[in-house]
Amino acid sequence: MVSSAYPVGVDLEVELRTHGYRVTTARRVVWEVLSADGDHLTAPSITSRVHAVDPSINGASVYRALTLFAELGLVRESRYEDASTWEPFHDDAAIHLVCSECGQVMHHNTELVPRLRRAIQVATDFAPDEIDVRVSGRCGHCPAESPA
Amino acid sequence: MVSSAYPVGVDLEVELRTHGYRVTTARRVVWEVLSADGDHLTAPSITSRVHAVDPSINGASVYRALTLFAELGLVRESRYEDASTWEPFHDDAAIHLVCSECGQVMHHNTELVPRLRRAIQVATDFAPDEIDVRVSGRCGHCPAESPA
DNA sequence: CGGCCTACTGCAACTCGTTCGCAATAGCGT
DNA sequence: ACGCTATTGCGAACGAGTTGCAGTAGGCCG
Repeated sequence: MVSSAYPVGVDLEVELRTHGYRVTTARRVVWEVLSADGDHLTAPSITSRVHAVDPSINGASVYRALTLFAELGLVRESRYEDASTWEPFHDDAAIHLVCSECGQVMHHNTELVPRLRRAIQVATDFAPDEIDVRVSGRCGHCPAESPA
Repeated sequence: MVSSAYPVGVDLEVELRTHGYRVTTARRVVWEVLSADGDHLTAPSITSRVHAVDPSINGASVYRALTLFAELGLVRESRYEDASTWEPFHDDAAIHLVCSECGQVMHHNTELVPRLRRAIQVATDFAPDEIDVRVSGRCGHCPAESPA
């Protein structure tokens, strides 16, 4: 549940080529980092991991790669507390459980999300597109905080 | 539903005094703006509205006021697409409907949120605190977009 | 296999929201 | 009214993200 569930089947090279983009070192390394280190990394942290692999890759290229991947629907950007993070694209029945202790972000699938969508359609004149559910709290691995 | 449902009963002066804070012009004007212009304003737009009332109030003070109000639980900050917005504190059974056309943010109350909370408690070892539901889509006032 | 075209990259300068340190100012208790 | 100090205004600093440009390197075609 905590694991980085990157779409295993997604072949970056194919994805790029079929859309007429070139397969470059920068793009490959950024993708490697995303695949290896998984979910909800901030752009700066992705950049530093990329630098660990190949210091010659510029920060700007990391941003450009992320933006491109997002356009291709390979990743999704989401803004949390004070940082913007990147995660593999997943269908939005998965909700986000964000641990306030360790910062870990988990996914959880629930049938209530599609139901929520239907409820909105019925009860309002709003036409829902994406649904993003974020739950803050404490995950199972973090001990109960000593009360303030 | 779109209206700025500011907690009518909240008296800023009382709130500040009972917590040992001073009642200052800057804080009062920021609060005025929030009360008058309602929901989901960005800090910069709050700042410019504040300036319209009293140009001598510095931007930094607006940020400091907002931060303080947040600590007092009077407002809540939430990060959307690319901006951070401020809204009156409301209980989290209210979900956010964000129109991708006009940017309008509406609230909608649904019984599914508390149910979602219970579902999480039952199905996972995660202890939920706040639940924030954001739905992107098109509101009733915006015509259907011409298809791409 | 080699050369050309141009999509990409690295760089560095820039924007813009937000924060911070400090001296001056203004709440407010007495 | 007086004085203590919380709060402000100011300006500088910061950090994420973006952009223009000249050089580089994918990859197609001969």
